[in-house]
Amino acid sequence: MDLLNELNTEQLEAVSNTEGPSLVIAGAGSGKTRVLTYRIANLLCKGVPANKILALTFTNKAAAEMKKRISQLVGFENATNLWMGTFHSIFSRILRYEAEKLGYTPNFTIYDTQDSKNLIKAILKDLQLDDTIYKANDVLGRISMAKNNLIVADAYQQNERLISTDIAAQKPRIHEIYKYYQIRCKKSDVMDFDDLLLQTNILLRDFPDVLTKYQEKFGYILVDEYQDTNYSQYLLIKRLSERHRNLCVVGDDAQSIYSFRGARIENILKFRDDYPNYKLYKLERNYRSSGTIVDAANCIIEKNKEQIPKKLYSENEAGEKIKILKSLTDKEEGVQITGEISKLAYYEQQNYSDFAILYRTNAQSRILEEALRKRNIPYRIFGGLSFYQRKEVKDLIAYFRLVVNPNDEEAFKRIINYPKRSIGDSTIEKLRAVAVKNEVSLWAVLCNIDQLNGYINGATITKLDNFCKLITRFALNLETENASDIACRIAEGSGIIEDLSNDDTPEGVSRKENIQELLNAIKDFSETAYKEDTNDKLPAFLENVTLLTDQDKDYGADINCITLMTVHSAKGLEFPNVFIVGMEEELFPSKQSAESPVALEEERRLFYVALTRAQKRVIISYSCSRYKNGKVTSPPPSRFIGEIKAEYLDGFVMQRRDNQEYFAQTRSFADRLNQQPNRPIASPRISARPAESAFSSATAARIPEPDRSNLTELDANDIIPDMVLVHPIFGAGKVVSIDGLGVNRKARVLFKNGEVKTLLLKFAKLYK
DNA sequence: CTCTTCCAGCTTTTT
DNA sequence: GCTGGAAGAG
Repeated sequence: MDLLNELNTEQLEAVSNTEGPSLVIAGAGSGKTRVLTYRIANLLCKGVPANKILALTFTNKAAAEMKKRISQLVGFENATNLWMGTFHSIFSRILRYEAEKLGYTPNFTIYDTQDSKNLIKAILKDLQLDDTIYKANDVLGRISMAKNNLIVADAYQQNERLISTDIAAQKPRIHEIYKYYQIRCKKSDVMDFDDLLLQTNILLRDFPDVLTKYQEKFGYILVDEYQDTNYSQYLLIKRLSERHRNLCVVGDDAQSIYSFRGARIENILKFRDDYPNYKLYKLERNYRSSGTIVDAANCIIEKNKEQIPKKLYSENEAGEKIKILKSLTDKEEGVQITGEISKLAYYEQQNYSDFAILYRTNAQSRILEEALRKRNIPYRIFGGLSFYQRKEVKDLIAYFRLVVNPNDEEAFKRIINYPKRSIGDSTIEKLRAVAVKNEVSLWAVLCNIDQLNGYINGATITKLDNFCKLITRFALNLETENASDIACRIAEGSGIIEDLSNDDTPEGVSRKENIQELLNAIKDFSETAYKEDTNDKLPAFLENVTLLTDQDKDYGADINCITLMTVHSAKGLEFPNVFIVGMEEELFPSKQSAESPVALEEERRLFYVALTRAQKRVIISYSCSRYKNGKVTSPPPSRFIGEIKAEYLDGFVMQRRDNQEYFAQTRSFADRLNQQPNRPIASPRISARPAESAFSSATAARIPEPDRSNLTELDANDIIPDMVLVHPIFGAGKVVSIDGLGVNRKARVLFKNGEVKTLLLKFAKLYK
């Protein structure tokens, strides 16, 4: 097979030994995806039928990308029948198929986190519990934790450790909330995210014939990012692979950053206990980053205790040192970083898409955005509210959900009074009371609304009846009409479009665009399904919509933009230049992880992930003060900077005064000998001041501030001496002289900061 | 029932 | 500093 020639020795080993249990430890940038895709391609080439291969990933994006690459290797037809996808999407597929065995219908709804939280809030109200003590977030966290450890509500109540923890936290009734939560989900024909894994486990446990069927079916199982699996996922993999034992898991314990959502790093550390005859492959050569970056990353990860021994190395050239930028305020940090990006983009003629700014928390993005906008640097930002979490999108989807599954309680409550129909809380309370008494869903009450005459006043009954008829009318052609047609009918008929049309604010317009975009997506779905002769009906569209996220949407990677995202969401990606910003104590590592050594190790792995995203250059930045929750804080620079050997750093001045403790651990030997406080470890960059600055500073000061809202781009030939113009990086300036002809035409420009620059007009974008 | 105002909360995130 | 949710006024 030709494919195998494109791999190094270790990769080849991992790809060609397809039988038996294998653990592939794949360091950052070592070709992990390559191994997985080639291994699957290899299986297909050997004649293994695609539908006998199960490949599990953590994001839809990873699955889609792998499928694409496999198609390129062995042809589309071969790849299309692979069982490849996220844990949740694969198991929801199985669950829909087997739903009736567990007492659900094949059209069950999947609640997202917000739905789950709302349900918990409703239960808290029913139980008359104080929601300042029982916070929906915390309660959901406990339930989620239990589910991920396969503890059902009954078992929770029996579990002394859990119960005593809850009592100690002054929340003794969590088990009760859990119980009602589960009852109501079942009644609404609903599973939450954790159920998709938990219920599959129950299915495989209670129905041995089902277990056998899937064990037989999946001759080969592959798992990506194994270090991020939780117990529920771990057990599913273990069960399903028991028969053929052809299980290949790929991961990197050094990149485990999701323990806060139940991931168990020990799954990868203890693989050998479950599969004593396993084969171990280590991919330690990094192809992505410069030598300096890999060495620096190694400095960091060495400080962690629990890990599989390995040493990442790079044969790329050492490259630049890691530059450290210091700012006095968070605002200045933004200005410095964008300035640096402008400079690099300009002098090295790099594309904006070659840059990424990574931060620890989403809240940091705002200031950076402002700075980028000021400099007219295009950017795209990940995280924050995703498309499918927007209110208007969720509203319309709630209509779809209710039409497909009228028992969906959260969808019902969301739209019963949207757009406004004058059906308020007290009416819904009455409906709820009837529903609880008769042990039926809200929808069932609505269907027999005329029986409540007298209990609810006549005008309201009419309104409720109208709503009921509206939804029933939408549902008429559910099985015959395609998803796109019915979706458009709902968008119009529900009054959503009209409601949004009344709003002329930019936000309102954008909401309408989002609705249009959703309708386009459905249209696309229907057309594709029609072409490929698969199900093009609304229930089929809805099946996976909760499992979709923004990350899956193709943002047009070809657009020349800077990328802004959290370190978490950068995992798996790479960029030539990476800025890691906000490197301060209490932020990175986060404040809440500072006390726990285990949490601190995870933060360190997170920093390791950040560093290893970079191919050529890393720039780390910290600020001496920062707004946090409305208050100014001034934490010292992150201890992680000091954990990198000084020889890899450029421009870091240790601040002894600020934090004795980790300064003492990290300052250099030479520094201690010299006993000079605040002596730079590496020489700081000295910015060369042009000679002209002295005489021209007065002129420079007289250059007016540009009106940024009113800029027109200048043609190179229109630029003449004494002209005042604006440069996107350096700001306002005055042309001192022009020389050169044609493509060599250059301008010497005096800028407001007193510097004179020579600009090649062919490249420079200048504005009037 | 609806609109406004006030108050609490706040890592990370996929599914 | 910003957001979402709940309470209170109209």
